Amino acid sequence: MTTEIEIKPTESELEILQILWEKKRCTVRDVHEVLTQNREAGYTTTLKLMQIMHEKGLVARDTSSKTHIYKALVNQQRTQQHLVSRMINNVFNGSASRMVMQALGNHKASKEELDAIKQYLDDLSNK
Amino acid sequence: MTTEIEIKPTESELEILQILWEKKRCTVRDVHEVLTQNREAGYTTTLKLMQIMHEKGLVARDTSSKTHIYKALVNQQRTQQHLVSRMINNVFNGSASRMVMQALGNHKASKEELDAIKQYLDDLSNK
DNA sequence: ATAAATCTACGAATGTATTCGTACAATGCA
DNA sequence: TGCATTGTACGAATACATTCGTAGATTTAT
Repeated sequence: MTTEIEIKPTESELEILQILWEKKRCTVRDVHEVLTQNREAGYTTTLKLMQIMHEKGLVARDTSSKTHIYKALVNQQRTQQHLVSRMINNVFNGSASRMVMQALGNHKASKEELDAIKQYLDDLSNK
Repeated sequence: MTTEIEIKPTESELEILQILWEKKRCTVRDVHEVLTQNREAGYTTTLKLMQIMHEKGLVARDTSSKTHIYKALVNQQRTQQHLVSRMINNVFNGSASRMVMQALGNHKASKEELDAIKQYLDDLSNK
């Protein structure tokens, strides 16, 4: 039996995690700059969020120089996995396929994406 | 341009919505009974939640008799759609196909489900 | 008719997310 | 050197979700 870990980043934390997953090592300012491309936010707000994420163990930070360097501690795949599973249960009564169809019906994937998914499905079937 | 509506039920509200989507017309007790099959909750807690949902316009209620009758006001499809889209953006950087693969890789769909999805994909391609 | 059960309304406590102001230290530059 | 800039720490305000106790009305059963 594996140890149960609660992976439950808030929405703001997820925004930041996505940036950290992308860019590996970031200062608060790095993150803040990306964040404010989309929406308004004060610098100390971003700072505070990242400090809280550190308390929670979502990120690690290197404090050896004045400007701290952050990186994600939680695994991208595992986190995504966890969140998708929760949504399947919470919103789709446990039916993965229903969610998949809902996602594809709406979100207009490109032909390449659709082909990739088909390929993936074939691989799954032949295992 | 369509009117922008914020669909953002909380987790508890989603639990209740799922019950209402399933059973159409419910009393608080009906909902409460289903709810407490899984977890602990006081009756007035469920009541309060449903009252708040009413304030928010998530549900309608018939108060003509002492025991009120509730039904969902928000559409199941639309709500699911909205939540899936948000997750794709929040967690998968906007890539629907990534989420789909994550969902299928984990949540072990049955052969029937996989076939249904393939069929669905073919239909999408041929449109 | 009276007591028990069932229901709604309401307020309050608790927990957590989010936002930002202020203080103060370190750094960079004129 | 002295001032502006950039950074962290911290506390506090606000908002919202969640939980439940209590009061009072209505219904049901004895």
